[in-house]
Amino acid sequence: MSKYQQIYQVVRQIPLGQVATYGQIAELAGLPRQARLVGYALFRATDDTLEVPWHRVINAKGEISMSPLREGMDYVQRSLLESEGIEFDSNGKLNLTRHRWQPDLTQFG
DNA sequence: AGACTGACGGTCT
DNA sequence: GAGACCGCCAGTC
Repeated sequence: MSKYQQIYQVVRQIPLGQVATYGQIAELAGLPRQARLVGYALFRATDDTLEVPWHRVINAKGEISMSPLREGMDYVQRSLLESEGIEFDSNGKLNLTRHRWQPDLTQFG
């Protein structure tokens, strides 16, 4: 299985109403310190042939990673999270301590 | 085959 | 707090 597949597999397990950071996904996927790969993988996952809740992955600052190359999908991401009950402050950040996914580590290595 | 490119994050200055 | 450095995948041309 490719590294991207490992990443998608972890992202698929993030529950509704919770979020994970790129670094957190990388670590759970067995790719420590390679948060960037998660970003690469998700960039290619948005055209959804896969059932991956890509909107539940945000950066370590608790913000949505913005880019014009996402063609508005970053704003869609915020809407999706809000529709799951997550609130953003005036700086565009959400409360990570409150919403961060805490996975059952026994199912990962 | 090789160059280019894109949702990051920890560490150090 | 902000900016620089660096790790190093996979699709496209």
